[in-house]
Amino acid sequence: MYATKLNPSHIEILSHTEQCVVCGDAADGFHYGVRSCRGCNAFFRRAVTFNMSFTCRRGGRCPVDKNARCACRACRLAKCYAVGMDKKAVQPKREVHTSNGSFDQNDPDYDLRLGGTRTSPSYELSSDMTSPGSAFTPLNINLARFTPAIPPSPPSDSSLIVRQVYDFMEQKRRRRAMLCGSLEEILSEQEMTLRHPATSEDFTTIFQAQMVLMFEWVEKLPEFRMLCDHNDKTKLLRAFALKYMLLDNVYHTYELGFRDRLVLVNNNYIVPGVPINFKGSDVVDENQMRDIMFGEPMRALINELVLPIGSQNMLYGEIMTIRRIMFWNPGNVQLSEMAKALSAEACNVAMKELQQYLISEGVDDIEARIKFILLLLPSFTTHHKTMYEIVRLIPSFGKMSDWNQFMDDVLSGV
Amino acid sequence: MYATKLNPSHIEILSHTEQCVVCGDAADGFHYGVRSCRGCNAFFRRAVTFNMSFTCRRGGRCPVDKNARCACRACRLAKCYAVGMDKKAVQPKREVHTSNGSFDQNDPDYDLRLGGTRTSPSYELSSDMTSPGSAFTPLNINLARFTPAIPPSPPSDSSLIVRQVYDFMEQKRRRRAMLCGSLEEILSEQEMTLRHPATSEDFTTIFQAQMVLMFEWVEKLPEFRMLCDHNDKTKLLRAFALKYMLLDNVYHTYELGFRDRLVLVNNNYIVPGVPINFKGSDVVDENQMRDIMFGEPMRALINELVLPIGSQNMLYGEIMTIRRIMFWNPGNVQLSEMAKALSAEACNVAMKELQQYLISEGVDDIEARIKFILLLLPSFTTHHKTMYEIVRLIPSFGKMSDWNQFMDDVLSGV
DNA sequence: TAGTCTCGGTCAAAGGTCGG
DNA sequence: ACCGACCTTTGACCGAGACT
Repeated sequence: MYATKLNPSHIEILSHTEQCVVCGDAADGFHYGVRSCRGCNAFFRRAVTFNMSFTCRRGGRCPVDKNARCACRACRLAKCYAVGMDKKAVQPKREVHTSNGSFDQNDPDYDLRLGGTRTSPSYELSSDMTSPGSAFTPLNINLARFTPAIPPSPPSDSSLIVRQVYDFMEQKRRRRAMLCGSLEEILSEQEMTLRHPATSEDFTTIFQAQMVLMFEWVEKLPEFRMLCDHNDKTKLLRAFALKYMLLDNVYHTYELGFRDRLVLVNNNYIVPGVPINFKGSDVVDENQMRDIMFGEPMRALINELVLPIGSQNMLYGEIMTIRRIMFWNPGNVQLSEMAKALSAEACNVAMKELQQYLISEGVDDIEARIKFILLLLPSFTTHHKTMYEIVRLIPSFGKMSDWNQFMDDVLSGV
Repeated sequence: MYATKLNPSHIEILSHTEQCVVCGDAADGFHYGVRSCRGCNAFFRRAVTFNMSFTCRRGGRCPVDKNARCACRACRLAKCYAVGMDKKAVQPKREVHTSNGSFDQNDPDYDLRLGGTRTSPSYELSSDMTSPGSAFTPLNINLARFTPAIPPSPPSDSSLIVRQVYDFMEQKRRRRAMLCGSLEEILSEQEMTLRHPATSEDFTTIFQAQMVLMFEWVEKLPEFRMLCDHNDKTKLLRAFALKYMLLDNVYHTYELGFRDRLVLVNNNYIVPGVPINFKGSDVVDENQMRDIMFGEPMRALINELVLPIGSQNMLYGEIMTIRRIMFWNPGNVQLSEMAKALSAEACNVAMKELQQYLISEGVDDIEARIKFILLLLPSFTTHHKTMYEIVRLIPSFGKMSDWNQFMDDVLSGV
């Protein structure tokens, strides 16, 4: 190979000339660490980005010079490496850049064009219409005044907690739609009523929907968006997933007014002491499942979460704060320094906002209220383990891949 | 704002994290108000000085880290703003450095430059802050200013079509999340790639997700909210459901660049002439299913929808208009008088807005464009029948209750 | 005065494009 | 289908000016 024959000092000398050290053509600067020509530059980049590999048909000693460089790609690439071209200097793919297509252009007037006609000019047009639609003119006027944003968004400069309260109502609507089995059900505007005793399948169903909602929620957290490390994000989310599910279901139970059972967000329910028959269900160990879902763990969960919350008039903003605090306190999870700093800061902000929120809601005795909320947190951590024990026994729950890793991270928060 | 009460020690921790808060690379000091690396510094400066604006091709959630920061400029710039980089801290153009020392007096910024030494105006803000840790004051301010809505919402007074374009990007994100099987998949921000040949189960899966999204979409139509009669709503929605599904899947195929197949929104695909084995699948009549899914009907669907749309550069606004027109033209459905009037009006408005939209997008030959779109409509009606024939053969599709009534209404539009 | 910090500008070297 | 001339974007580096 060339690499064994080329002395590094030779490359250095060669590099000081104006010649490509790969093929001897006129060089055009340094590329990937060595002085080289445009052709060899592009050739090396393509070979690396597309992860190409070639085989020489003539024993790997083909000459690589200005004229013959295209004769054997294997030897050309080998020489690129031999003279020291650095594979690591090839960067990850960038954005594609097409000349056509009006949606991805850098046209500085693009925003202007969109924003320039912002007072819904379409309706002004319809007034000078002489079309058959004239019979609908009154309707037309009404429509023009119509503001379709329902329910109204909060002012965009409001604090995160206010936006989260708004988003939570939105999430509940969406959750309901996702858990409906049919169009008819979505359309029927009334709240679904209590349905059946819950089975193990319900956990799979609601978790699937809640994962999506959790993801949408978490993406709206400013501090989460500031995380750079993908690992941090994954770990935080895994550790949080079952806590999110627990809080959501507990609060749903509270909202429906039940205190003796856990009503899942799809309105199927679990009453401790009233086990269902798991026949035909997809569970690893029926007895164990019965012990957890209908025995002491569930009874304790209801006593320590559903009852306390039920005894207070919990506000949406308080629930959202509990979510935030739980998310940013993943337990025994290894995070980067940056993530640690961000989560500490996020908790801080969440608590400050809670205080402001309680003041603005006119709550008396704010200190006691905050203490109450903080005291709930350990209970969530404890009973989150009950969730874990349940889903662990549902094989179909493991359809969500990386099951083992997921469970490890879930556990780290237990 | 609340953020002004941030505990300084946390900010200090954050600031001593020697990472760029945009991409996580090694930071090099504060730039435009946040700790950032050289690259993000230069990138932000260029973007602001040249007044660039980008549009993400993937819905505005691309990862922005050390390795991927160049992959999507829209998301990189969005994150720059998100973490608080201050546009106003970018100074006006300085004198251009030329070798002969002269500069261009025709430069529009020439007067401005002579006008005075306006040095970093953003720091005027920090002057009235008497807090400790003055070096970290900018970060403090920026957290307070943080607006988590990314991509930014359109102005609330914009026309329906503009809002729908924004919502569509949001819907695509949500659709993706709903079709992901695991947290990991949702988190991996890259676009899913082509997966397997589609089976009948895929139709059940994607329809379930699309029903929810369709419902959310339709609820944002002002005219739909004005409907009083519940029957009208149900009929319109039933007649529309499969058309919505068809359009969405056809457009998804177009966006991925395929012309020889239908790529479903979960990225499983159907190639005419390349049938799969339905063994073990839940189909009424395997042969009939094969004939439809891989035979002439699918081939015709691709020829008459995927190819024409593929031949044009279809804009989001155009797709949204097709949706609206299809929704308000349910075919042979008995509606109340009010609903008839509303749907006529809704079509009217949709067409007017389309015209305005095409003007604002700078499309040439708008008449031809509109004609093209209108000519697509009958094809959608025709091939919507293909969808019907397929789902009719999938018993599990009928889990959505009121199956017979649903199918009747679906058929009325065929 | 010397040191430091963050501006803007510069240009070698990345990446992408597209006719041959 | 590959090549490579050509173009755009990136980011390491530098000097300027303000502040300490």
